[in-house]
Amino acid sequence: MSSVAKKTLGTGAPETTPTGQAPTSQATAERIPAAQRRELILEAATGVFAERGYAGSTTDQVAKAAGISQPYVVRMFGTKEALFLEALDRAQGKLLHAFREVIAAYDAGELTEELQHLDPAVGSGRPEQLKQLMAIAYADLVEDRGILMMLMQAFVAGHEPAIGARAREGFLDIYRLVRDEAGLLPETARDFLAQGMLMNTLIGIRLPEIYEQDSTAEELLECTLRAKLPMVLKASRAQRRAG
Amino acid sequence: MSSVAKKTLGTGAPETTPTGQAPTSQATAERIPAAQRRELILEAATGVFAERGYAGSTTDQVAKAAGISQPYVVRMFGTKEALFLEALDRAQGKLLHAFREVIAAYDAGELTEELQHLDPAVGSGRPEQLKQLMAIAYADLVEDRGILMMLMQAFVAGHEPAIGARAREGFLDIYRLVRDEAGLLPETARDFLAQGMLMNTLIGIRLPEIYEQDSTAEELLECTLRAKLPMVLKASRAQRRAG
DNA sequence: GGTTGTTGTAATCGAATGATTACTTAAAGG
DNA sequence: CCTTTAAGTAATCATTCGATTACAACAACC
Repeated sequence: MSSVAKKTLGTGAPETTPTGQAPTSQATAERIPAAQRRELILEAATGVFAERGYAGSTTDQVAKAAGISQPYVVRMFGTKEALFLEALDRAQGKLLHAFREVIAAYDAGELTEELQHLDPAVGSGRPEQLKQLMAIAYADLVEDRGILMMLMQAFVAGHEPAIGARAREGFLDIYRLVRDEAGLLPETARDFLAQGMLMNTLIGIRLPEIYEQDSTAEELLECTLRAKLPMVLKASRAQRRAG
Repeated sequence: MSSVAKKTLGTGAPETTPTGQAPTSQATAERIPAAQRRELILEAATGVFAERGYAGSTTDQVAKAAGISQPYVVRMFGTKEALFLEALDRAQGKLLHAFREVIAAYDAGELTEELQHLDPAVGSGRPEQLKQLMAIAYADLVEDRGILMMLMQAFVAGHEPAIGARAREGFLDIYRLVRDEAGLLPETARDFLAQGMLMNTLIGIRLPEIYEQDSTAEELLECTLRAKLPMVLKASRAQRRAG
C-alpha cells in the first residue's frame, strides 16, 4: 500500500542526441513481469477504490498510485469495472482467509494464549470464543484500511449490476462462513456482522481522525474497538501523514 | 419519491407561428414557487444520491427526476456538493426526528399498545424498551430507502472534506441522541447503531431482491428485520417495478 | 544480428458532466 | 397595457475520463 511515487516528469522527451548527458529520469517504469505488475496494480486499486469508491475513482489515479501509465492499467484489465471486480475479489478473499485461519488455529489448539485475554463474561463455548477471536482478526484488518473499505464501497455500489451481484454473493459467503464454519447461531452471526458494519462505518467517516478533539467520538471508538483502538489510531495517523 | 416523468421532448421548439395548432408539450415545467421547487429537487436528489452515491450521480439525473432542467438545479443550489449536503441534512434531520418522536410518545405513555408486542425477553426498563421501539422506527424508514441510503452514501464519501465533516457530525449526533435522550449505555447504544449499519448494508446490496432465490439471504433477512421484513420486501418489489 | 514477443508510454478521441450565459415566458403590480 | 420580477430553458463551454491507437524500447531466442 505504501508503494511509491517515483519517476513522472513526463516532459522528459526524446533528448534526440544520445550524447553523454545522462538521459535522466526515463519516463518509463521499471520493466517487471506482467503477473507481478498485475499484483501491484491491484494493490494500488484497492487503496484508491477504498478511499474514493467506484464512481469516484479514476483509472489514472490507480495508475499513478501503481507508478505506471493509465493506458497500461486499462489494457491489463480491460475496463475499470473489471479492475474493481478483481480488487473486490481479492479483498473478499483476504477476509475469508483471515477468518478461516483463526478457526483453523483455534481448532488446532494453537490459541491457548490468546484465549486467556478474552472477556471471560461471554461464555467458553467454541462459537462464543471464535466470535471474539474473529472480531479481533477483523479489527486487525482495519489496520490495512484498504480491504474493509473496499468491501464497504462495493456494498453501496449495488446499483451497478455486476458489482451489486458480486457484493451480494460476497456478503452471503461471509455470513455462511461465520454460521457454518465457526458454528454461530444465525442471531449471533447477525450480531457479529453488525459489529463489523459499525466498524466499517466508523472507519469510513474517519472518526479516528477526530479522536483527540471530540469526547463523544472518543467514547464511541473505545467502546467499539476496545483493545484494538491504539492500533487503529496509529494507523490513522500514519495514513494522514501519507496523505 | 415517485414523482413524475412528464414533459420532456425538448425539440418542442418555438413553433413561431401562434396558429391554432396547439403548442403541444411545452418544454417547460409548470411554474411553481422556488421554495416548493426546492423541496421537490431535494426529494429527487435524495433518491438519486441514495441510489448512486455522490460521485456516481449527476445533476442532470437529479433534474430529470425532479422534472426540470439541469441548469435550474445547479443555479438553485450553486454546486452539486451543496445540493448533496442539503439533502444529507434533510435525511439526517428526518432520522433524528423519527427517534425523538418515539421517545416523546413513549414518555407520554402513548405506546402502551406497541409495548405489548415487544420481545418480553429484553427487559422492561426505559432504555431497553426505547431501544426496541427505535429499532422499529428505523426499520420503518427503510421503506423509504432514500433516507437511510443517503446517510450511508455520505458515510463512505469521507474523502470529500465537506461531506466527511458533515457525516462525522451527523453520526455523532445520532449516537448522542440514543445515549443521552433515550438513555442507553454506551455499549447498548453501540449495539443499536451496529444493527442499524447492518440493515443499511443489507439494503445497500439489495439483498431483498434475491430473498426468494437464496435461502441464506432469506435467513439473514428474517433474522435481521424480523416483523418488518414483509414491509421491506414489499417496498423492494415496488421499487423494482418503478425502476 | 536480426526477428519476435513483452512491457511500457505518448497522443488522442469521444462521450459525459458541472457550470455559465443568455434568452424566454408567465405572473404580479401599478 | 406595460413594466418588472420570478421561474425556467436552450445552448454551449471547459474539463475530465475511460478507452483506443500507434509507437518505443527492452529482452529473448535462434
